[in-house]
Amino acid sequence: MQELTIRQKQIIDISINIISERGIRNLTMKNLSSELGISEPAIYRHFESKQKILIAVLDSFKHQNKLINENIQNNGETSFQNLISVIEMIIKKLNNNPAMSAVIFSEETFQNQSELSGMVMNIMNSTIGFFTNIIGRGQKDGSIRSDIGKDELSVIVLGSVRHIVTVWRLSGFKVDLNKSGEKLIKSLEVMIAA
Amino acid sequence: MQELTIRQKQIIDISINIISERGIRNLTMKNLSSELGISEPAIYRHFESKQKILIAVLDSFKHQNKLINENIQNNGETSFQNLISVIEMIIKKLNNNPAMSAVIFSEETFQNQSELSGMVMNIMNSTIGFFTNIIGRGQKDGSIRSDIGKDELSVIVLGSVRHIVTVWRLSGFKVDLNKSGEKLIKSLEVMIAA
DNA sequence: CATTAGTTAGTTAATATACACTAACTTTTT
DNA sequence: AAAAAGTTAGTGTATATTAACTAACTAATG
Repeated sequence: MQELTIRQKQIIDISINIISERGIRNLTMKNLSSELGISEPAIYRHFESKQKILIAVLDSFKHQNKLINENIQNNGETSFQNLISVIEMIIKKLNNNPAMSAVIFSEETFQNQSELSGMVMNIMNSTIGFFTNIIGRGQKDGSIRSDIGKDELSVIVLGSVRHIVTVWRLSGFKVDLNKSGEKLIKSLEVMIAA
Repeated sequence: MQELTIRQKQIIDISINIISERGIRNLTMKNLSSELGISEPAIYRHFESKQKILIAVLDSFKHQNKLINENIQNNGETSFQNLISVIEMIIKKLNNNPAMSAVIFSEETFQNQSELSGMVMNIMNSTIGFFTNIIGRGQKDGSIRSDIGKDELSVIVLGSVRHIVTVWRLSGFKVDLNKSGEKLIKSLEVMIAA
């Protein structure tokens, strides 16, 4: 990650805003320029293409993900509690950043741009890998049930989290994600504990 | 559902094909016409707009859904077995019809076209309502665990199914959906049984 | 210190391409 | 002969991007 200029950061921020509020389809150079208050071509002084802007957006998400993953591992909980904290944190993060769900959970968007869809896959994979690791540890230390494989448990956990996030997104972010998140976490706790 | 002409059915079929193989973004009048072997304007002899074509596609999915739902309810299994059958059937159906996942799981696509996004929501809601019903019955007849609400169980079941379908779709339909479906079903069986 | 050269960030106008859709005419079917 | 289903040639709109130019600031040089 190179250092970004103020203007570049601003472009990324506004892009994320547009994606959150109006969807990735409306992230056009025209809309971007009008919200920035500069002309379309001026944007090209800061990013060489629209694709590079999207890459920068994904990079920022990736970076956020990384920070969370690092944060989590170092705070002396059991792996079971650890897992719950991670889920809570992910929901919190998405709640504060709707664009992230809009970008990462709408895969269709990037179907032809292999670099972009590769990045999305990458973020998804690192997330599920992260889940699988925690669950594996929990199975070893006896805090998470072992009669179901860690991969399947990861699918179930991540899948249901993704699902409530999607419903939230489809509702135009009107549904209370924190509330449905809490309910889900309670249920998952019961189902996953050893 | 009005009666459709042969040509209209063909247009719907080819649309579904294009969506499956190249994504909904590539469902353009140009691509459609070239695969149909007729000119673009000729298509307008059969559908008054592209939107009407998409509506017809969604209608066909809705119809398929309905057929499955009806089929399922009448075959003297316990509700638990019933649920498993439904999941199996959904995975089978999607496996044979990738376009359905491409359309139904890419809600973003229709965000501005309220009629279309309404139809997608409708299909999703009827699916989850269907799950919730079966699970509710299972909790009454004692074949499904009752310590977790039926709504939460539905979210977990549907969410994890959606998740493996998404991974399958992101892989370009290369991952073996039947296989990951089987694994998931086995795990869900263990977790959901009373 | 003043001039020269270069950089940065912006402008307006234009370009190429893709899209859904239409008008007017022709062929095919009944 | 009339209706249905097709054609070619075009429209208007949107999109990302480029071209040509400018104002304001910064660094280098005589």
